[in-house]
Amino acid sequence: MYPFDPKFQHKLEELRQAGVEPYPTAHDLRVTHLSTALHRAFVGVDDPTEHPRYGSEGFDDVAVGGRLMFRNRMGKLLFLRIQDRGDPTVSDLDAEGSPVKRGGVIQVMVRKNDVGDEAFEALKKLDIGDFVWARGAVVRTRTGELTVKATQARLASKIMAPFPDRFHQLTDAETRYRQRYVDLFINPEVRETFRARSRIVRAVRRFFEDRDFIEVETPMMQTLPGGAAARPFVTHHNALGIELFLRIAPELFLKRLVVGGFERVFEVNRNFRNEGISLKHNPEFTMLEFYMAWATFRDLMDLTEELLVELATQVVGEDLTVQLGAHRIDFTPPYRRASMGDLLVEYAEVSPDMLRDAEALERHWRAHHAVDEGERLPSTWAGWWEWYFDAYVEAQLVNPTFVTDFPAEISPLARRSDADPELTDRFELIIGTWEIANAFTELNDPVDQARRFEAQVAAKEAGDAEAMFFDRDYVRALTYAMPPTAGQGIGIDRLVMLLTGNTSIREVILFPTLRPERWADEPPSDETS
RNA sequence: GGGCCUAUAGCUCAAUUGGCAGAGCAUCGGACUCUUAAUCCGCAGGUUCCAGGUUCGAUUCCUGGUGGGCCCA
Repeated sequence: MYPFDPKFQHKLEELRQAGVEPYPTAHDLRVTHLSTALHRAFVGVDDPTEHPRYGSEGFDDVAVGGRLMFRNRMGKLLFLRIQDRGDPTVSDLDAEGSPVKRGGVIQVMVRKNDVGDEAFEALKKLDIGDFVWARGAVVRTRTGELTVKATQARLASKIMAPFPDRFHQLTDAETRYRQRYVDLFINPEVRETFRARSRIVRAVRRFFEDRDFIEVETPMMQTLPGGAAARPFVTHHNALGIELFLRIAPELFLKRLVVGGFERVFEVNRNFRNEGISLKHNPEFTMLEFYMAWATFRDLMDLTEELLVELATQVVGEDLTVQLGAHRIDFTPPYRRASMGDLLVEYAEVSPDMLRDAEALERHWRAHHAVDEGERLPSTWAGWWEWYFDAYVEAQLVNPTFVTDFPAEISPLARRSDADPELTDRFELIIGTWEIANAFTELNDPVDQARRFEAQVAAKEAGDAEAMFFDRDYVRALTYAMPPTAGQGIGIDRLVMLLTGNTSIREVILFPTLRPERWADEPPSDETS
């Protein structure tokens, strides 16, 4: 049962008594033009009716439909402004010839004489938020706004909820996320963000398809979660009677496909990580992963530059710069490439001779940081690199920077560097102080991979909840030989944040994870945790 | 996990030292045939997040809880 608003229930009864169906079929409500198409046709044209294409292209009789966003009611004259899916960035010219954003919205003028008394009285009762359909001629009003002068108009779908204050918009973040459907029709910039997201994902697909990659879908429910260092969500399959994990990464399955001969694959899909929620973390998030045989991590740096230029051009244009909070980010390549060790020396006041010395790194850390009793400090130099990197380096990297040569110990799926087997052929791409991408030349030596899994299992037994499981079938796959391959993951949500200038991940995920809502007519939950 | 802030009409927000719960918009009724947050007249609208406490009296002060936001780890 739903606690309907009695006020609106009453309105529906009145409508039906007056013979107005509040939820008609679209069969008789055909829409011929989008708001934006009308604006585009007559930008800067003073009198549309005088324009050569007016009659020939049917602008003397168009039909439009959309949500009623604005209304002026006079005695025998009615102005309605309806919003449809049209591109909101399209502009018309005002009386002075300066552009006014009018896309996505078209005005409808209804005169009592034109539509008849009965229809007019029904239209006067429309509520802001109703869907309205109208048919008539395209004209300009005395004030110059492009308008459909209705010969017919009617309610197309009745709103049964109060419409948010249209002057103050909708600013409460919780309501915006819980009722995204309202956020979307109220706030044009929110629509723009998600349209941009759609363009980005489409451009990603096109980019890889153009380069002969095939898109695949690998299991999101896995019996053994792998491919990343993270805690998984657990669920249960009744018929099989087994635990299943929501995937934390598709990596190990995608590489199985490379073994199988799909030498260029990509997947854009959801990962799930059972961690805290923050400005940069949502429990489910979208990841692009791609694998390319006969390539190294260095090839992927070049490819990534190409990709980001393509995506930035789609969203911000040729300028390739984005304002993100206090930072201005420039996506113009080439991007800086620097090894993790060098960056630690540069930003973390660590001398080069300390880099492989865990004790020296710990002493240096303790000299500059308060360490709590019982705090678990790293025991190896590789572990310390992560700490120092997070504490000193990441926040300094604003423009895109490839950080290379990660320690093998913290890169259990990456190929060791030929020059230094304690390091790997790996990079992370940092942009705007955020980790955006992670890539490496893949470890395809099954024996080394087995050893690395063993080290992970040992770490797990020592209490590292994020350490990996030993995936025997994955090692078995490698025993069938995987060609030399490089692979990369790119966090799509964070990339969308960067390109649209949003500093919260919730602004780029349509329905971010929230606590369940407590409804006013429900008793408070008795859960006490 | 810690700190700070916050919750009042459908929406956005007020409420003096602790003293009758208020405004704009939306809703409802009325006037108005070119409006642009239309204008004008009128009506109605409240468990002040929840549970306790202090007090003659609590939206206000105190304690606890819940939701949300910001910052930190």
